[in-house]
Amino acid sequence: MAQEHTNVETLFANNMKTTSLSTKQQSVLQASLTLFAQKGYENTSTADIAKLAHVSEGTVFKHFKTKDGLLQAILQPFIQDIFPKVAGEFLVSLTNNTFDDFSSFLRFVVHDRMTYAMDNRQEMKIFITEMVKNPTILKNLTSELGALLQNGVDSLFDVYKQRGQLVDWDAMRIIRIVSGVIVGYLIPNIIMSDKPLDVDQTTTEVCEFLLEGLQPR
Amino acid sequence: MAQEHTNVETLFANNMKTTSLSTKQQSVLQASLTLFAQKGYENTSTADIAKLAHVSEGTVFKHFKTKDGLLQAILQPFIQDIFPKVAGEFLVSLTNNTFDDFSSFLRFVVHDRMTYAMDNRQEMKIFITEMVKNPTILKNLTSELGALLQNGVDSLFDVYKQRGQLVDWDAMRIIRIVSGVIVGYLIPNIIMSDKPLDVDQTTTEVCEFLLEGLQPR
Amino acid sequence: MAQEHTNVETLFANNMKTTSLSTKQQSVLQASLTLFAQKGYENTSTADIAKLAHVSEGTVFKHFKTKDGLLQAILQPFIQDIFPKVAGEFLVSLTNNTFDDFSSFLRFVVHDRMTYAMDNRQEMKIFITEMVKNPTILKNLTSELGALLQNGVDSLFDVYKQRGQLVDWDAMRIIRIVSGVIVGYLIPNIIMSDKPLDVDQTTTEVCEFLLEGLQPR
Amino acid sequence: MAQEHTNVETLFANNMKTTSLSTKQQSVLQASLTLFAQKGYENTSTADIAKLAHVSEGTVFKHFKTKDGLLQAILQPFIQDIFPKVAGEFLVSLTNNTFDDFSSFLRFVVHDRMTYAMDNRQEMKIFITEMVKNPTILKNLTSELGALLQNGVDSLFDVYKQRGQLVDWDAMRIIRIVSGVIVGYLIPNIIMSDKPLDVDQTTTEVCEFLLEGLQPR
DNA sequence: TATGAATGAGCTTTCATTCAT
DNA sequence: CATGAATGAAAGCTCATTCAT
Repeated sequence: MAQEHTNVETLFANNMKTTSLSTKQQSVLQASLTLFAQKGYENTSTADIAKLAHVSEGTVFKHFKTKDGLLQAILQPFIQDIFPKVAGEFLVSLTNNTFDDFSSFLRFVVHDRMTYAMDNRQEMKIFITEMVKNPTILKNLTSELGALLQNGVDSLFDVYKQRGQLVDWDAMRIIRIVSGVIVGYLIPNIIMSDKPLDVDQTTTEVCEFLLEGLQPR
Repeated sequence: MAQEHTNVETLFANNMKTTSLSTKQQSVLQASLTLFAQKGYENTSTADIAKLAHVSEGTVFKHFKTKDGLLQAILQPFIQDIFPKVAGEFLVSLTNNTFDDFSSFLRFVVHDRMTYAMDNRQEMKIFITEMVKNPTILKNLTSELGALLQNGVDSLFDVYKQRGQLVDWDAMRIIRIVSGVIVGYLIPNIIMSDKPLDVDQTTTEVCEFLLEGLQPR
Repeated sequence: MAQEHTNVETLFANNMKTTSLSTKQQSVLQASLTLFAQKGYENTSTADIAKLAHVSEGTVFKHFKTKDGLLQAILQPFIQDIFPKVAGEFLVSLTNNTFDDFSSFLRFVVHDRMTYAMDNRQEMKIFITEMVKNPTILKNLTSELGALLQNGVDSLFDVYKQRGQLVDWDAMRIIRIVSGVIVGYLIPNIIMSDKPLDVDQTTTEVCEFLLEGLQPR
Repeated sequence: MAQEHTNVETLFANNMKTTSLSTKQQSVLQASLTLFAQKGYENTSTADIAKLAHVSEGTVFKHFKTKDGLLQAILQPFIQDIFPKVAGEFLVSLTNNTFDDFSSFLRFVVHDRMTYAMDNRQEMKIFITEMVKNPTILKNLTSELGALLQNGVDSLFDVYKQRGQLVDWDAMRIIRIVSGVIVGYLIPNIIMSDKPLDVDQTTTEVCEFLLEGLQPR
């Protein structure tokens, strides 16, 4: 089962071409991404960004207007475009691929999301930090993502529920548990970004446990 | 089964008396706690703290020397005293109370830790934010807490394993799963601190799932 | 005997052009020079400098980074460039001009150095103050200047010693005495900068005495 | 010829007893003396003084009112009491001791003043620094000391002038030259206070030169 | 008399942002 | 479009001085 996970960086590149960002502006965005992830938003000065992007201080503001505009330029595609798009893509690939049983389905889901998170560590770190600081983002995301998932996932789950491979719980409760366990495993790894994490092994470990709890007796 | 959970605020108050902090200094600490949790460390100015504490700017620095000193004064007892102490206390109360079965044991653990976290939301929020910014804290804490737990918990788990109520996995794996699920449930609640969370109901929900996965068939 | 003494202010101007300091930055430097000389380094605030230079507070730090950087920008050319350059120039003009006798030679030396000092009072005053505060400067300068002079002066003195116009003492001893007397005359005048000092008359007075002590009987 | 030079520290102690300074206040004064000499007046905080004196911050101000009061308490006896007193004492000891010739007289003077300066390095260093910063002190001192010396010294010099051992110059000119040479030798040693200076040898060296210039041919 | 917590004005420095070139 | 000098508000911090105990 070939799985083409979506890298945010690639989508970024596309986005940049779409909005026709000049080379300099692209390097400004890239520098911001690096520094925000490394030192945090508040501890990064626009002068730092200019230096790393090999660009004048004025150029930093030419396109993105303010420092916050720069942050939004990084976060917004995450929230408005990429996240839902990825989620949609994900759902599509989910519905297209017919899994033999819930076990295969779960393995795919866990492995895919973990790979996605590990591939976009930098952005994720900024995202998490900003979420902690500004919970509104989380709220919006939760509701937006929730609505998107609820519609698509319900029917997906029903298949396995009918086959007796999945416990008959509310779809959101199942999602919360699965994502909770995944998040519990991932967060330390995203934050302490030196450690690499073996996605395959972790997937096996996580699934073994989840299956126990999610399969009806 | 009476359960006296430990509130960090209470320990703070004791700490303050021990180090004999003046009334004004206590209100400085309290103001810092509030503002750091509300707006984050970097977005809180020492002038803000002084104003909220009804104190002059100089007073903020008289005792705590630097703004970072203020942060440390909030975090350090968390890391060096309270966390291990709480963990120790927790283990003692665990060994003293004899639980009828693993189910009761798990309910107690989950309920107790959730209550603790919800009672100390403010400090927790600051703690989480700083952990994201400075992962070294997380590393230290993980190893320190890990060592502490490994010693005491192994024997505790053995009882239930022998009775056939607990799956025969590595103790650390069990802990990681349990805390992972708890964290997964809690973090959104701590961050979006307006929402209250029904500890009793959440405990039931979490335990129901965990027991499925952790009890051998 | 034409004597072209070197004015530090002129060299400053050249330096400024070399490092292409903007007009505003030049006035910052000029204001610092004036105020440091007038009120001393510690008693001059960067706000004072900004006000006198008709410049914003930020501009003071844009180029010179710190207040100490400003001091160094004033002192460094003195130590690293101008002093040795002047000393070198001085030696060259000394060897080029053939003096009829030791008396003429001494008159030239005393007059030239006194004029130089009086022309650069402001810088000298800052220099002296900083030297008192930080003796390391003096040590470095002494050794650096000492090495420079020893080499060149020995041969110059030999001429007059052979003619029987100069006492056969160690060159450094002679220099220490001559400069000691000059310094003894000058320091009060540099410090109390309102008093003008008649260089010609003082030269006569100083030389009359020095000649008595330095000519063999 | 026994020579009892006057140590400022001794006079300080007497002064303290006279004005009945408490033990704590004495240590405050001593700490100020040490720190002002070491780091300069502006770079010494009253908290530093309190710490070194093992005294509370309030105590520093109890007697001396302001930080400047502390400086004056150190400098004033130098200017108003000790300097003139020492000068007077010096003149008395000069008139009491009958010297065989001008050479002996000069040796005594040079040796005595050099010893005095070296024995009171700390106070001298503060004195010099403050003089550079605030030239008024120098002006006052010069005139005060000038008047004092002129009266007493004229007659002293006359003796040697009549004997043909001293050139017939204005007394002030002779004093300026002698003190100029002494100062030229001493200042580097006072500022770079680690170097000890051999008073005896320096006296010989200085006198040898001065005698050449000051004895009539 | 001695203490030391409290004060608040003032200091140096940073930084997002603007604008003439 | 890009530049970088200039800006000025605001930050963290220091320190001489006061005053209730």
